[in-house]
Amino acid sequence: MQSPEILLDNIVGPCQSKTASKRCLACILDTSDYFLGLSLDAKQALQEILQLRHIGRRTQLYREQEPSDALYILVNGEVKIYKSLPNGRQQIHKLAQIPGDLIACEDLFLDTYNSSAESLTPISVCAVRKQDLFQLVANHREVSDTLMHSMARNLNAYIRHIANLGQKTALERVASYLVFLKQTHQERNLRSSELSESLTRTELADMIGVTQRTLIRSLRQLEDEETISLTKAGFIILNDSALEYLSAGH
Amino acid sequence: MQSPEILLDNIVGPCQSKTASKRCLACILDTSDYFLGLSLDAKQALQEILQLRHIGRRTQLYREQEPSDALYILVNGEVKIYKSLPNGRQQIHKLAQIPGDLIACEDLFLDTYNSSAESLTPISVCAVRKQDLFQLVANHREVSDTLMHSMARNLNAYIRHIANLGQKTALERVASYLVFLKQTHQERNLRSSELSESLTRTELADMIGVTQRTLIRSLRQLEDEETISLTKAGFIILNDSALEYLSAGH
DNA sequence: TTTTATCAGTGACATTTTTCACTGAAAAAT
DNA sequence: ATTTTTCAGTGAAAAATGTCACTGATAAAA
Repeated sequence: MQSPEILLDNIVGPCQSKTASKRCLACILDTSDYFLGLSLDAKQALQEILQLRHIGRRTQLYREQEPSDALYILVNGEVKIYKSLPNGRQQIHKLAQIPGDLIACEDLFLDTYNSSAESLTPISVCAVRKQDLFQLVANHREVSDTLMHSMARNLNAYIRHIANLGQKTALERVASYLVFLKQTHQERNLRSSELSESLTRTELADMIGVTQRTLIRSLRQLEDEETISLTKAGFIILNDSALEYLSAGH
Repeated sequence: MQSPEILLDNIVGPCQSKTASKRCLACILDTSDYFLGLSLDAKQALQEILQLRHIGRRTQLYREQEPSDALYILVNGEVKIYKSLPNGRQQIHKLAQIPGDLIACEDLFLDTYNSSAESLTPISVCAVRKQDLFQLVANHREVSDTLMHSMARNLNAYIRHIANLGQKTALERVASYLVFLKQTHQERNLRSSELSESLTRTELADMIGVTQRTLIRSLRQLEDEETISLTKAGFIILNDSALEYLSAGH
């Protein structure tokens, strides 16, 4: 436990409004696990090159093939990152939901974005121009440690996703997604029993690699077995251990 | 193009024997794309903490759940990295085939390995103890840049894998694997038209997320359509553009 | 407020993939 | 050199998943 370092006004608590976001940004750099390793000096330098942006729901941050010029740090809201195939299908490979999540870090060393990113809710993000970041890294080498940590975390998330897609049935994948949702819900310190869902059914299907029809069949089954309950805004987990058991893949 | 820096004897060309591996190691640090960014100083420091090991075929480097104490750099040979599920199935998520490939970098910041690794052929690898590496990074911050680069490359490979597993049919996945095999074949500067295959059919199936039965059906179909030819040791691509078209997913 | 677009969910049927038990060939071990 | 194990490949039936065209309900836009 470290005491927070004061960068701007240091307000504790979740961001509730746009005007609070600037404070919240400082708060993220101070309190997010992701930036714990940085020195005060580096945090201040980082803050100087950040550009805080507020973006409406269902807006593209960037598209596949576009020149890749920036990295984003999520401040709040949710973003899907996905790849499109020639046949028109899309594969969502990442959801950025937790403040501090890096967006587009995999494209840092590429000339063009390899994925597209779209906000699911209104979001606040910090854009960091790649050239600014590279300069920052040159002066504060510790920053690359932070980036590396974040990438390693992402690698593990991807490995889990690959194992889900490759070896699990539709029902098991749905269960795995719900367990993932529960975990990020906890990491965001949300306490309600309802897990809010920002993806449409088709998007959720595109994430777990099934069709919308199959997804709904599986959700239906989980509901019939009283493992979960579908609500207007999301899900409620009724039988946690049944869900965990299913998601493990037995 | 930089001229190679002499670390040990500087022998150009592939490693052919165990005795040549030590030279080849120096050669890898000199010529591999992966280490281009390092200063001579850092390379020498890195070399001091490397432990070159020769390991027979079908040998476990490490297992899931074991304490994660080292990172490996492939010198030559092939390694599969996979996760096991409770139901006994395994998902291969990475093949290390190209000299310089990092093995277990995703577990660098974890206490235990999250995957298992097994050699497919006799291999030479450099083991780097994590604590040695962290000390190296403390003195030579540029090393984390190199690691970060490698992780970013891995992230992109994983994203491709996820898109394959999530959105492609069995036939398209097989085609995608063959295209991948062709690419690494080229990156290894091999010139024969035959792509050698070290995975068993069941393993290949476990990699692309289908059963052995389905894999063989797909291979059969590609052979019947004269897109590829099956050989004792691997594959020959007969119709490159047909394979590319299939693998893209139309 | 009214209109329009989007979205969750469904049934019937087609297709793909898996399951399972098996064969002969090749490779590894003795 | 012989035995044992591993491996590629198969057929038939079952199960899972996908396709398609559709319905109300809900939310967004005018």
